Amino acid sequence: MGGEDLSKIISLTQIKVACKDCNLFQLCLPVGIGDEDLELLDRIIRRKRPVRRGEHLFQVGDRFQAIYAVRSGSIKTFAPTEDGHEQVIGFHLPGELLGLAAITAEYHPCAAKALETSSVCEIPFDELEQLSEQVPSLQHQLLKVMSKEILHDQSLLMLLGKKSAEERLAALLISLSDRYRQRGFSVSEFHLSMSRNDIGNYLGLAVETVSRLFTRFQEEGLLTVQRKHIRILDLPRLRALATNVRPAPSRLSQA
Amino acid sequence: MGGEDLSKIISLTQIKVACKDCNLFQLCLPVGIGDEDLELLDRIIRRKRPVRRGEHLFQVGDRFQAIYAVRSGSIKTFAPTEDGHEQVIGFHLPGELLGLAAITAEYHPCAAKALETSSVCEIPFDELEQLSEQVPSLQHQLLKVMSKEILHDQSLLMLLGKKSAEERLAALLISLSDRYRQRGFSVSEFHLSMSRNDIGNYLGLAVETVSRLFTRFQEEGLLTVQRKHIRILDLPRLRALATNVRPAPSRLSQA
DNA sequence: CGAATCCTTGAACACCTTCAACAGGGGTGG
DNA sequence: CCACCCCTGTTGAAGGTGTTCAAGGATTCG
Repeated sequence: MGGEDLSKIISLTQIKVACKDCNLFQLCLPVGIGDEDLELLDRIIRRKRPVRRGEHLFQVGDRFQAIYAVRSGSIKTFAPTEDGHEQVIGFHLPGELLGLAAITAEYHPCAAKALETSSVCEIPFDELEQLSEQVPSLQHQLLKVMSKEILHDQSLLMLLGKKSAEERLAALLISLSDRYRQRGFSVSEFHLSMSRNDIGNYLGLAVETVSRLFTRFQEEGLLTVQRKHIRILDLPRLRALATNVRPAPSRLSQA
Repeated sequence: MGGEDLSKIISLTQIKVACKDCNLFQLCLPVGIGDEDLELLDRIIRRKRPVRRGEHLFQVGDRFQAIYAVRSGSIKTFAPTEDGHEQVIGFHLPGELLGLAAITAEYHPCAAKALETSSVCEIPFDELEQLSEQVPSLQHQLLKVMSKEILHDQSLLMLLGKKSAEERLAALLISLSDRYRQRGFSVSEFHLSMSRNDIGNYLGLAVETVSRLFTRFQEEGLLTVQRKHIRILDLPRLRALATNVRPAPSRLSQA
């Protein structure tokens, strides 16, 4: 079944995302930063050695010193709950940032863990801040990135607050697909680096429910799934599932 | 039943919060901004006339030009869902900011509506940004405020993803209580300016469930509630309800 | 005072969870 | 190289929590 694309898909984990395809580069790109300023930004970024599956980028309570950009692989962020369990906050794909929530707190309120072998850029925050004083457009873009994070969280709020299990899983798959598209990867075929457990945790569902949904989606011809390999067959219908809210909860709420 | 406090509580909606008690003032306070810089900040802030219950501060799609700080009253922010309903994003009390999510988008992704007669400060964003170029500590504080917003949203995610109806309502009441405490108001007795509908919408619950929970909390001696007037009788137990996660979802998830 | 709206209460139902057992891979060691 | 085991994922059945539907009660405002 379409094994020809497999090499491209599998190699995704090895591909290094160039800075120009990275969200972080949007810190300068749209406002037309000069090469010298770009050079300055590039200079403060540290490129860490790859982290292996299961390794932590930072732990809860670690002192906040830097934000991170994913170059390859994938990272999950999660926070401990009062009873010793965890809540998955997000999955971070190549070109995306992590650690933004810590800026206010001086220490990290959540932990970050590699879902597979990954590489990241570490951007020391105080240096970034100093640099942004010299480069106003950088400061503006920093705010933009934070604002985008707020937007993302709020759309997730809507997901968890209003949507059914079916809609939640569909929404996650669509989100992954869209984000892969932005990075130039396949929209319809990709690797789920996170476990069913992580997915259920993230979506506020039991693992069993996630499993059953994958089975149902497959029966309905929406996708095929083999372990962690996903192939979306009917993207429009999946998207409709993800965006549509339930049949209609009685009457109109006050506008 | 302790009616002596009522005048103080009811007058809450009329009290004007001085700038020094306002979150926005934290944009300068912690880093010790000089009086002249504070003067500059104060100069760009526009104090709008009071908005009445039901009036909008801004609508979805309005061009983003300013962020707002609540001086008195309360504001709800909400976004439309695909089917014409709405999702309440947050309730904003005196001293809190709104409109931060719009920075990335150029237009407002959500609307803001007064829950009661309220007054707000309008802070033109481009002027704020320009000012923050001159005042680095202001820039830092702006990032902090955004980061705090992310933290808040993420704790809400946990609420909607993992907690039972009971825990959600308890968490909202505790959140309100804590925020009132920070502003110097009563922790145990306050006015719910939002409708049950808004509460249910915000917490991802049916109105009926919210109503039943209030009744149950009352039966259990946690609080008394009369229409919109709340009096918390057992704050520690309510807090325990809010922070504790369910009995224990089977086994430990992977740390 | 009447009407509209908001809130409450009750009963049936639906969805998702929980409990339980099994299957399938991937790694390790024989 | 195969056997075994552990972990992850799947499937089934029972149960609970919250929703939906329906109706009645309270409050506010014209």
